[in-house]
Amino acid sequence: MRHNNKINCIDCENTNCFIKKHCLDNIEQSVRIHENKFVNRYTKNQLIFMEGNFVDSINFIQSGRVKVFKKGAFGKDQIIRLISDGEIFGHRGLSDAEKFSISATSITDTMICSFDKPFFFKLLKSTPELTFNLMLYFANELNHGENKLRDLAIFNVREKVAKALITIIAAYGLNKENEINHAHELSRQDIAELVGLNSNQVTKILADLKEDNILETDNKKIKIINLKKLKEIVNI
Amino acid sequence: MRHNNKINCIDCENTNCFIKKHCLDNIEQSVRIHENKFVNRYTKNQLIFMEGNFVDSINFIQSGRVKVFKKGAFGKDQIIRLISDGEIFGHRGLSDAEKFSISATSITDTMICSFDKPFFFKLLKSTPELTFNLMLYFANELNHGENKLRDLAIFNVREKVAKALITIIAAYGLNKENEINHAHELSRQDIAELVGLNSNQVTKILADLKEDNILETDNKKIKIINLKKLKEIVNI
DNA sequence: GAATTGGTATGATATAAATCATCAATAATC
DNA sequence: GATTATTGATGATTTATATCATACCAATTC
Repeated sequence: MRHNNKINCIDCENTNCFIKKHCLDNIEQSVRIHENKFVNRYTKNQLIFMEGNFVDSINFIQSGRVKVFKKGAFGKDQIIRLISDGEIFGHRGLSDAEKFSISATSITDTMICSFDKPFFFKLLKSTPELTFNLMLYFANELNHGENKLRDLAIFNVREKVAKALITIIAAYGLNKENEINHAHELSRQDIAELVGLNSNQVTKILADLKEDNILETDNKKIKIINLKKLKEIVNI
Repeated sequence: MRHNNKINCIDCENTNCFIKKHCLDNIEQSVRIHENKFVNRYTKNQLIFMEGNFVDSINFIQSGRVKVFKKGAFGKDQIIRLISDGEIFGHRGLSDAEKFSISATSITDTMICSFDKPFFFKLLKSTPELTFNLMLYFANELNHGENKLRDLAIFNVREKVAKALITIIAAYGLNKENEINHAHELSRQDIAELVGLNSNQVTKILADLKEDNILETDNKKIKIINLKKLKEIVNI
């Protein structure tokens, strides 16, 4: 992690970003944002912050991919979100929590824009549009979270694996060859941690799905043959 | 469900309510709020709204208790929240969702204050303080949701039952006899649906916990003997 | 290119969970 | 107060899941 030449938000190509969308109306504020922005670069698999750390920042992905996860008992982690360009994270720290309740690591090479909490609060107070849209965004995230909760409570192992694959596809898409995990960043263990399984179970179900001509595996590579059938497993 | 004599928010005793806390600063707005407020009374076990219904309102509990749940496959529902006085629900509908992704029913006799969505949006726009605090509230709810997700993914049946009981206690407390309040309104099935089990499993674990002197059961009544030990099961 | 490492694949086994059948207790209805 | 539903309790059985042991494969290091 090291400081880097900062891109000004105005020049940033990331149109998905909350700051870009809602905070650059007046010049004065744009300047203050640039002054208060920290930009850090992370290489693959670096820890960005850890559960228990003092909440000192709100973060946005300028480019790259990040996994947000929680530590559970017996080293059984749970991946909460897979996110990419423009998405905000660490925002649970906006509530009265003093410490991060989650950890975050980079999956690929990643650039993160951060603001310290007091500045971000000032920004929220002076930009109702930002606050409003953040509120809507959170309402939507709550929706997703509740769907996930129900799914985890009800799904069997096969359905959970299908769900995990679909989650990855929703977050990062498929490449031209219909493969997920393009750069082979996500292990069986990661897939397992998305849905509360262990890597062994994932491997076995992947073999079953291969048998059923739903996908093909070649080491870490997973090629989707029949996305429709995969989705049918989880009823979508 | 029938319309009722409306209490004016200013006279309402519910200090926990978002509207009460953030929206009554100016007289003009107070009047508009009162004019646009619908108050409905529900008796025990009535459906307030159902998953799939068109989102037409944002709701607050004036008094009473409500369970918010999602329908899953094979009639296996999942209880998302147990809430009471002052709490907001149906707010996932604030996002672009057109239809409720959850159902809500009254657990006890309950009074619900509602605003239609367009009015509530206007209220949010004209009251940044409300929007801001709602945003923080949602951030906090996201935290809770993620904890629950991890717990469901990792806990075994015994731990899940303990978790369910603690959830009920956190929501509705214990009475003087250390009994789970309103336990007679929550069935084994409800306890099961809090943590993705079936009623049979709950019954069995309750018998175990009785054996371990952690609680006593007498039909629907559940009396907590050793709360500390109960919490230890889920590591809190 | 042999050796090490980290992840993946797979069958056997042990354990946990879900289901089923039955009975008992309570609440609701007439 | 007898009858009928409903819900809770419990043991037996089936099924699903988690764990273990081992082998395999590919990438990396020496």
